[in-house]
Amino acid sequence: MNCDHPTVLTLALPTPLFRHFEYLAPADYTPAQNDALIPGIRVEVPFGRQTLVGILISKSHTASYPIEKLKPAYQALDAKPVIHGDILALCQFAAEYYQHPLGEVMMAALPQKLRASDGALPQTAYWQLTTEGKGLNSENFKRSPKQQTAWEVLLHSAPLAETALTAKQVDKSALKQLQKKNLAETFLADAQALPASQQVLNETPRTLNNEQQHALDTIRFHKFGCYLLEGITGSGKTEVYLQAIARVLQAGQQALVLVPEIGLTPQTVARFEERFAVPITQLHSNVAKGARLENWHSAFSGQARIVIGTRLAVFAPLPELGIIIVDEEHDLSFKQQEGLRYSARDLAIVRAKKNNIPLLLGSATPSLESLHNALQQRYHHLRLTQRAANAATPALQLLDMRKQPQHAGIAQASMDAISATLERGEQALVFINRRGFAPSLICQSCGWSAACKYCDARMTLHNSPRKLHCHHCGAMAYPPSQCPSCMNPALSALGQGTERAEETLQAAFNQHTVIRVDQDSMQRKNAMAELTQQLLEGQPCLLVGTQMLAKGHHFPNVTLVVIVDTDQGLLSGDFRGIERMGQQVIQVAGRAGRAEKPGTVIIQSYRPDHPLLTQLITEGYHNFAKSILGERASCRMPPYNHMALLRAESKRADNAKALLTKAAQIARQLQPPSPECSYLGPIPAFMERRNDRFRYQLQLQFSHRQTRTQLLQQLVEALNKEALSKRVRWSIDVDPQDMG
DNA sequence: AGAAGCTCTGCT
DNA sequence: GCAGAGCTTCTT
Repeated sequence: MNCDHPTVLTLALPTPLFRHFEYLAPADYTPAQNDALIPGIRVEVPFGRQTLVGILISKSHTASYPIEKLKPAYQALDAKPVIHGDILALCQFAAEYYQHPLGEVMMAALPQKLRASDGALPQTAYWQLTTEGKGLNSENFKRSPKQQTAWEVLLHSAPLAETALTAKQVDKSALKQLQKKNLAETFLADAQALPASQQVLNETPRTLNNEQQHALDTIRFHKFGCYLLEGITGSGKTEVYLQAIARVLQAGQQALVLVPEIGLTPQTVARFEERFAVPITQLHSNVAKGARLENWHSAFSGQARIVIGTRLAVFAPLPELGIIIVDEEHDLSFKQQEGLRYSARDLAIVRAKKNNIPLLLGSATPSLESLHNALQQRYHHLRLTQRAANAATPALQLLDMRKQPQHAGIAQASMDAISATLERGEQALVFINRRGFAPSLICQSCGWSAACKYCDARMTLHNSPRKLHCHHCGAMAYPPSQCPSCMNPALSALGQGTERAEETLQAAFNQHTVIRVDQDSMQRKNAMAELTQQLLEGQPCLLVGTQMLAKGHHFPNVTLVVIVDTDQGLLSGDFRGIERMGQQVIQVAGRAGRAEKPGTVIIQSYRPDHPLLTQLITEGYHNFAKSILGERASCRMPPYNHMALLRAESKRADNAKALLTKAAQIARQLQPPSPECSYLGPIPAFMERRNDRFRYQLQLQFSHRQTRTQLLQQLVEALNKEALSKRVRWSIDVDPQDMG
């Protein structure tokens, strides 16, 4: 080793400090080992009193830090980079755009197992026939067809990994049998991408209608472009995805499909597996850690040709990526709500651009951001307006609640419609976006109400088991038997939740099955899958549930949908409340009448003359959304400007407020308020105290993204120098989706 | 962030 | 006199 020119490693470490750290190469490393330190590998280093795993950014012989103060790294953890190419660029973009330290972003892009020093890139087990196995002929397998298939596949190919074998319909246990008989064997090796498979399809694609064909024909492959596929429920968006993916696979490329958190049902994956003869892998938080590393690695090595996953999959390494699809692109779950607050949809756009490939955004109810881009012709706007297989569009009926006798929030007219539906032997669905029995417990004689000790919120009454529950912090309490304030023994449960609706409906339709679907009733792992199966059998029944019913699941036998509390969105303090309400109504409505039976949707409202609500019902989502865009344009709200939220919370209210006041002052100095740039705050969050902390926010709005990025960068730097910033929990939310 | 070291409380 | 909370400092 040349002591005049030691090897200096620049690392990105997972710390909240916005800078790189320099180390010497491990003291005992030979020149050959030093050469193997290549950017993108993980390196284990001492950091203060801790040991951390970082990513090697660059290697040189000079340091910006006094070289005699550099500590030697402990060891390199990889022989080849785990982060490189487009993922590195994506991480760098995200770090800058969302104001997050690069080391933390990179760690977020890696599967958890690789964030620790004991995790390593797995090697893949390859199968091949033994000499003995090669000497046999098909006669030897007369009585075991599965083993014969396995043997034939192995005989006619180079050694194959298990994922590739599964895609070729080879049975795993048959392989084990061959191994037992010493006819086949495995060996470990670095995974190799498969040669472009000739066979991509398992089944014949469906015939596309004109609109679908036009959409598919518009997509230009091997070139960057955003395509907004706006298609009503049942118009066959999935078939367009499948055929676009087929093109990409035939060109020897990989596909990435992002779906909302709860939308990733086993049915979705099964649909892809039915169509394609290539290895498909899944990446989402329900995949166990070990399996997630395996799945990540099969994408990394190029073995998996399709990756289906939730927002975290936007960072999945795909060396031959040819298309990205974001299904239900309006869905909130694409935005991470803590830590690195990224939007997987927006990062997908960045990634598609860097990779020069097409990006398909699909939704029946596109976000205003995407719709705006489409209308501005930054995106290709592809619309699917016809339902497949002659299925009728559900009829939307607005029900004026002011003139209705009602039972626990459900109008008599709704009850009659449910009754008629069940009589016809069909299924009905009642949508209430509140779990529990009632959202509050109050004393009607003195006005006391059961409030949460830790939040500015009332506790929700649950009946089975009987408890008061705070939905904001998780606190639990037993309902008092009398009013703690005036000793009145009769307390009233006010308002409607799913439990109460279930009780009321079960009493009214006691000869039918009523099933409640919410977080509480669907705790078991396969509960939803079992329910879907049960519903497919078509017995008449009544479903009562929350959001959970609105996403991803298809209930072909449901012909009536009742939406109980439509008005919540109209009253919400969030400027996106109305947009959400519209999306929710249309999404819930989409559950009805998917088959040949026409569906009806009853929308209960106390504001039936609200112009946007009536427009939604008479003209549909597209025009409704355009109207909201008009309002956003006139008051310069997103997508017509670019927002960031600086949130702060602390046990002592004045600390959080003072930090934001300071931040506002710094911001004004850096970038004086103007039509291009404005600051609002500090203002209290919608719920000022939550989980025993006081919460405030500073709203920052900009005409140009670039101005925002620059200002935020300087603001974060300045805030980190403030002593107060260490006593207050604060974070920056770029493009916030939830203003709470 | 996370660990360690320092200082200021509030007691028995 | 001292445990423990709360605050500061440091990390290459």
